[in-house]
Amino acid sequence: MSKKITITSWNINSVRARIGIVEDFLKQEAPDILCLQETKVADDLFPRDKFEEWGYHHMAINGQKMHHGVATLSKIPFTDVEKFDWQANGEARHIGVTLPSGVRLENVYIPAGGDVADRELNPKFGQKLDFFARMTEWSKTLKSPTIVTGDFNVAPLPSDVWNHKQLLKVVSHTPIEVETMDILKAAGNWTDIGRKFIEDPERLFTWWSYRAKDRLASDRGRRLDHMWVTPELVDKVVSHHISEYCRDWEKPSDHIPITSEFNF
DNA sequence: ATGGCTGGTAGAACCAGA
Repeated sequence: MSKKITITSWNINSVRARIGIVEDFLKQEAPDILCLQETKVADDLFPRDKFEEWGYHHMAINGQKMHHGVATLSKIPFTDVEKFDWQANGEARHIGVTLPSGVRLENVYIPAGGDVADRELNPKFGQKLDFFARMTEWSKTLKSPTIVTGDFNVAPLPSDVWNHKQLLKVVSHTPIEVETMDILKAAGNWTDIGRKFIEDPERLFTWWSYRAKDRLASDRGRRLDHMWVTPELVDKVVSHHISEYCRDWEKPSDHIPITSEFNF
């Protein structure tokens, strides 16, 4: 018997500051599983009681004070919680679980990489590339059908940014980042669900800067958030959508939720 | 005019995000 499951990924930019809009989103779309990034909270201060109240009884949390942090909140039980340190510096950027169907769900927050696209001048850029390289090695060892989702901090296609030419030197869309992410994609034979359903070159953004005065007037967006699956799962994804309306709520995250529906 | 804002933490003319 097959079972429908919806999974959302959302870089929330502080789960505590946005607990109200998290509730609004969950009430509106009610995904079975919510993968958050940039929770910005130590595990003992995570608002577990709220998710408990909303029916997300199963929580896998990997946070730290101030920065980063990921959490997977689920109505469905899971097992085998793992935390990978693909950054190799202890930062909380990954949490993975195994769903009842045996599918692995990996929730990741890939580093932004700083301002300068040069690892000599900017160590954070090197850390970002090295993070991808470690994920690439991991991709070669997968034993189960796997979903990897989260804030990848790279907009790979020209149609994933508001202006390809202008962003070629801007971290998130530089050729070296796109090439590095393509190597990861090939290593796991990953399928990009976003672009399976909303095909290139259609406009598809998941992030807009807070600094734009009028988000939609300038529409300077980028597609930084992704959901990828291994080959066994490609035909099990029945739909995918983004929730752009969330970017226009009061005190929004700068990222919007992305959601896929699976038929396991 | 892609940093113009935002959050966390400190108690900064900070730091980090992307």
